[in-house]
Amino acid sequence: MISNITIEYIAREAEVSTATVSRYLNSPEKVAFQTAERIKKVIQKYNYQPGKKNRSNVVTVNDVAELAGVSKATVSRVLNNSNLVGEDTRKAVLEAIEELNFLPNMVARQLRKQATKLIGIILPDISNSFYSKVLKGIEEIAYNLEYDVVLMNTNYSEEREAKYLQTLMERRAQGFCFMCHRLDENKIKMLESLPLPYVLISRSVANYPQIPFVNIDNVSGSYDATKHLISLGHKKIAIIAGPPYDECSSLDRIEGYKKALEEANLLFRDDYLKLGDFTFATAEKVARELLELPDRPTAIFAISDETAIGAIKAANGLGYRIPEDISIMGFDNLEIASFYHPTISTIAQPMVEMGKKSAQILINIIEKRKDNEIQLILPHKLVIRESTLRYKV
Amino acid sequence: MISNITIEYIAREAEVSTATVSRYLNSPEKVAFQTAERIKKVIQKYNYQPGKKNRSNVVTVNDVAELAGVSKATVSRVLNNSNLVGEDTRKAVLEAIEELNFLPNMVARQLRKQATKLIGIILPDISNSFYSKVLKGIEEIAYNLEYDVVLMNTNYSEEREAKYLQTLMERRAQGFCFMCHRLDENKIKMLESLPLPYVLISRSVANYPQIPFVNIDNVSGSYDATKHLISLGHKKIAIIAGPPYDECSSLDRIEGYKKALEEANLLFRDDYLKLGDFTFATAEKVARELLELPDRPTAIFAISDETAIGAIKAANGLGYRIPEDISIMGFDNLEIASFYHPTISTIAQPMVEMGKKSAQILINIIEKRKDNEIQLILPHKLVIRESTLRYKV
DNA sequence: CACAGGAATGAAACCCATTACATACAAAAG
DNA sequence: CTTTTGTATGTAATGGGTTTCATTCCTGTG
Repeated sequence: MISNITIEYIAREAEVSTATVSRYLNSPEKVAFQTAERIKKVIQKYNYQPGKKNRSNVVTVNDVAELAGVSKATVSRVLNNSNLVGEDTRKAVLEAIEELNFLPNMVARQLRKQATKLIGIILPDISNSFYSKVLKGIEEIAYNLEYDVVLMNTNYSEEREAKYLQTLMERRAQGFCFMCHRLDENKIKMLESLPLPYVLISRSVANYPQIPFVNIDNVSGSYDATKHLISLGHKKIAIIAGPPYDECSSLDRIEGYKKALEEANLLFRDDYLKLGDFTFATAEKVARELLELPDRPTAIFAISDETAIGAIKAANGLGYRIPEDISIMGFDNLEIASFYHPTISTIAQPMVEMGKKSAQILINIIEKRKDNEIQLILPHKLVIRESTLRYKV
Repeated sequence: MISNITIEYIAREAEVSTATVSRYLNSPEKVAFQTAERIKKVIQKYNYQPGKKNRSNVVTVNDVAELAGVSKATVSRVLNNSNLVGEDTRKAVLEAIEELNFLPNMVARQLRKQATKLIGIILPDISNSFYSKVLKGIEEIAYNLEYDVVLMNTNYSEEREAKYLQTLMERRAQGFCFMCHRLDENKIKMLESLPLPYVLISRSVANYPQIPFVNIDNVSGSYDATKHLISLGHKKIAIIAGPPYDECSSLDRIEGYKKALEEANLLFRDDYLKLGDFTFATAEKVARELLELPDRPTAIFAISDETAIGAIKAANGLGYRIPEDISIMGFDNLEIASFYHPTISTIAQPMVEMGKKSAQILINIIEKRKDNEIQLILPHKLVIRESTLRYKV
C-alpha cells in the first residue's frame, strides 16, 4: 500500500467525508465554520499539502536517467542489453545504476512486456517424496531458464485446485506443470479452454495428441513388476493400488498387473485388490486385511514405495518374514527403497528427470519453440532387491 | 511480448534502418527512390497502418466499464469491494464482468498497489522431508491468507541463494521464509540491510532480538536424546552431526550432546563425532567408520532420522542387531521413523507447525500487525521406539 | 427553505518500466 | 559538396489497473 496523507485520511481524522475536505480546499466559504476548523486543524497537524505527495524513496529508471544525464529510454536500453547504446552512455548509465543502487521493478516490466516469467506447479502433496523429487527437477530447469516457480499444493482438494488455476490466470503466469489427482473428460475440457500452456506430469492422455505430458509407461512398469513376482513362482499376488480418484497411474498399474496375471494364466481376484492412498498408515491397514484373508497372498505389489513399506510393516507385525514368507514390490524407487530393511524391490521412475523434461517442454511452448516432442514417455526400470529376493513357501 | 507490425519490423524486412522508415512515412521526398520503393512494398505486404496497432483481445476494466456504462474507477471499486458503490451500479458491473469473462490483471494491480502478495521460500533441498514438511505448513498459511509462494531451492549453493535474494527484491516479493544452511555474521548483516521482511526457520539468533525466527530448542532436544541413551546404560555414545557449514542446528545439537555427556561424567571423544550431510548414504558411510573403531560406540545419536536410517543400515551390514547390540536415535520424527524396521526413537519436531508459525509471523510483519512474538521456540518431544528399546551389551 | 454534509461517481494522475516512432548528428555515397 | 542513410538518443504512448481529488445530486436539519 502507498502510505501518504491524502484527503481521505484527513477526512477520516476530521470525521467528515472526503467531499467536504475537497470543498474546504477549493471553496472554503462553502463549508460550515466548525467543520472548517476541524479540517484545518487536522491539515496542520499532518502538514498536508495537496498535490505534494511524499514520494517514496524507491529508485526508478527516472532517477537513473537523471543522474546519468540521459533519457529513461536509454536506461531501459542498457537494462535490456540493447546494442543500440553508445559505449560511453552505457558506462554512464551503469555507473548511475551502481551509485543509486537501482533495482529494476519486475512488476512494471512484466506489465509492459506482458511476460511474467512465472510458472506454476500444481501438485497434491508436496510432502510426498515422489512429488518433491519431480518438483526439484522442475525448479532446477526453471532456475536455469530464468523462470520462477509458484508452488501450489492442493491437498487433494478439487476446490483448491480450481482456485489455484484462477490465481495462475490472474497473476498472468505463463504456464504450469500439472500433477492433478483426478483427470476426467470435464477437466480435460476445462484445461483445453485455458489460455495458458501446461504440461501434465505422471498422467498420460495419448488420445489427446495436443496435450503435452511427461510420464512413464505405467501399464508396462506394473506389468514388469507383476511378472517379476510371477517369475519367482508366486501364484497368489495381491495389489495395493492408489486412491479411487486417482484415475491415471493407478488404473494403468492395475491394468498392467492384470495383464501379467492373465499372461501367466492366473486369475484376477477382487479380494486381492486393495486401495491405498500413498500413505504408510493406510497401506499398513489394507495390507493387514490382505494378509488376514483365509487364503492370503504370497506376494504384494504395492503402488508406491511408501505403500510397500506400509505393507512390509503389516507383514512384520503379523510375524511373517520378508521375503521368505511374503514378497513385496514397490514402485518409484525412492531413496528409502534401498535403505529400508529389507531393501525394497521396485520399479524405478526417473522422478527428477520427469520434472526437468516437463519444465523444458513447458518453457519451449511458452517461448514458442516448436520442434520438440510434447508427449514424453520416459523409461522405467525393474530394480530387484531383498524384498523379493527368494520365495520358499 | 507484444507482437505487432511496427516500424522496426518493416525496417528489418526492407533492409533499412527504422530511421529511414520513419522518414519515409513523414517526408517521403527525403528518401531515395529505390529505398522508398522497397519500403512501400513491405508496407503494402503487411498492410501496415501507422498508429493502428492490432489491439490484443484481452478484456480490461475499460471494456467492463464501457459495457456497464460507468467509469473504470467504479469498476475498480466493485473489484475491490469498496462500499462506496450503489447497489444497482454494482450489479451492472458484476454482470458486465460475467458477460465479458473479465479476469483482473494482478500484475497491473500489484504495480499500482505496490503489493505483490508474493512471498519467497528459500531452502536448501526440497526433496529433503524435513524441508518439504515445513514448506507444506508455509504453503497452507499462505494459501489461507491469500499469498502465493515462490519456491527457491538453493541446492546448498551460496551463489544461488544470493541470486534468489536478488530475484525476490526485483520481483518486489513482500517477504520470505529463509532456511539458510550457513548463517554467519556477514550474512546476518546482509539480511539486516535488506528492505524486505523475513523469518528464519530452524535457525536461532536470540542475540539479535529484532530478527524473527521459528525453531525448537536444539540444544535441549539433543540433550534429551543423549540423556535418554545414557539412561539406558550407554557409556560409549557417538554422534553423527550435520555438515560442517551447518552453523546452527548442528552446532546446537553437538552442544546438547556434550552437555548431557558432561552431566553424566562421560568424556567427549573426538573419534565419536562424525559429520554427515543428512543423506542416507553419507550417514551409512560414517556410521560404518564409527562401528569399525577398535573401541566402537554402543549407541549412536544421529542428527536426523535419515541419518539414523543410514546408521542402522551400516550396523545391520556389519551384523549388529538393533537395539540389542547398538542403540540408535534419530531426530525430527519423520513418518518413516515409525515405519522403519526397527522403528526409530527420535526427537519430534513440529515441522508443519514450524512452517505455519513462520508464515504467520512473516505475514504479520508484512501487514504491520505488531503485537506478536517474532522469536518462537516450539516444543520438541522425546519419542522412544524400538531402536533404543533395550541394551544388553 | 437554506444550507451543510454525505453517497455515488467520474476524470485524471499514478505505479514504473518498455517501446514505437521521431530526430540530431555524423558518416557514406555519389 | 549534396544527398542519403545509419547510429545514438529522445519523446511520448503504452500496459492495466488503483487512487486522489472533484463534482453532482440528494437528504437531513434548524
